[in-house]
Amino acid sequence: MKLTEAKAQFISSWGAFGTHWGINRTMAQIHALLLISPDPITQDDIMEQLSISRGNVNMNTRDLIGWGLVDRVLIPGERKEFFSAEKDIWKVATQIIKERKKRELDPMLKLLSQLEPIEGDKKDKDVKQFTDTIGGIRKFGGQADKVLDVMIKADESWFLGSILKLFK
Amino acid sequence: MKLTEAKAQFISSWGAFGTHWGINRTMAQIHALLLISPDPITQDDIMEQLSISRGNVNMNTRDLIGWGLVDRVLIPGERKEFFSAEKDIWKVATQIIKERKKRELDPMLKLLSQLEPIEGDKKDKDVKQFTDTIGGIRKFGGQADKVLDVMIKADESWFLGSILKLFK
DNA sequence: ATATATTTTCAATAAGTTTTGAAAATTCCA
DNA sequence: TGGAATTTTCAAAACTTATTGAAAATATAT
Repeated sequence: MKLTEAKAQFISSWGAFGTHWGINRTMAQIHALLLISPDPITQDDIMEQLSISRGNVNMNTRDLIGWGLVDRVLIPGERKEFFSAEKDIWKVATQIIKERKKRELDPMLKLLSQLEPIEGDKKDKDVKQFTDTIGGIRKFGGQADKVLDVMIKADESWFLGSILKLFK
Repeated sequence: MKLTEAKAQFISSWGAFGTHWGINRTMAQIHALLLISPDPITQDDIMEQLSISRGNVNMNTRDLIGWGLVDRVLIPGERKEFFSAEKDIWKVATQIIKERKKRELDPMLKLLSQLEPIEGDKKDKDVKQFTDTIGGIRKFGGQADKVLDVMIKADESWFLGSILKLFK
């Protein structure tokens, strides 16, 4: 397969993949482009390679920076700003996990803790099912929270090594 | 807090939560309603409690059944169909993981394997960065794939117990 | 200071997705 | 078999989200 074709396919499917993971299509495509670019590239490069507007590039690069996946790079002697992505996939994954945990899991657990103390007869089956469900989700979420925290801090070889050993 | 209010909040935020996880708002709300309903309920119950149309309920319950999260239940003597959700959160989570792995991770890894053999000079930095990136993602994805497979088969107490022991 | 390059913003618009509701299909009973 | 109850389908409408592009803001060079 030719490099040009393979690049186009990778960008397009990384974009589609991203939509399933709370990241919008264009943002994921820009990320894909940066992942396969050996050197930092400019807004104009991104506009041209993905055929999208300047405003769109600007907003999505800003979001990617907010997710901690992309950095602005200043190149001496150059007027324009350049962008570059973290290339280590383990770091990319832990960064995404960290952000999603903060944005989604933590607020959900906080909300559930407010919903658990319900007025009413503990023998009533509606009350019982509600508190059982909320309790079950909280317990599960709390455990997931712990596992993710350690994963975020752990280094790749130690973490995956340990996990995989469990399954031998 | 009153049960009615707590139910409404849970349904609404489970719905919002779902949108971050590739499940649409209404589908997640129906799921939430079923999770807190001690007994199976009908299309009409769902329509009424969530104020949504019959068609909407029909399509989304069908999707939930497709995800393996909800079952049709036949109640002897009743003309209508009833729906009921799996209540064990560990089973819910492993079912979701199983489906998403099948729908997203597996196809992505398959695609990447097609993109790796690139024509051209291995010393060219564009070629090198591309193959390094694809290779890195494949390796990581392959490990994730193994871990998820075991998780899907494992039972809760064994799996989380083992993981948590690692972190003591 | 002024001109020029570059980035940012955001209202308007386009594209995509979800929901409705009524008609068609199906199921069940007498 | 006919008819009532129930479920399913799907085109049109409503809603949501993403994108554009031009004007405003900012940064840099002379």
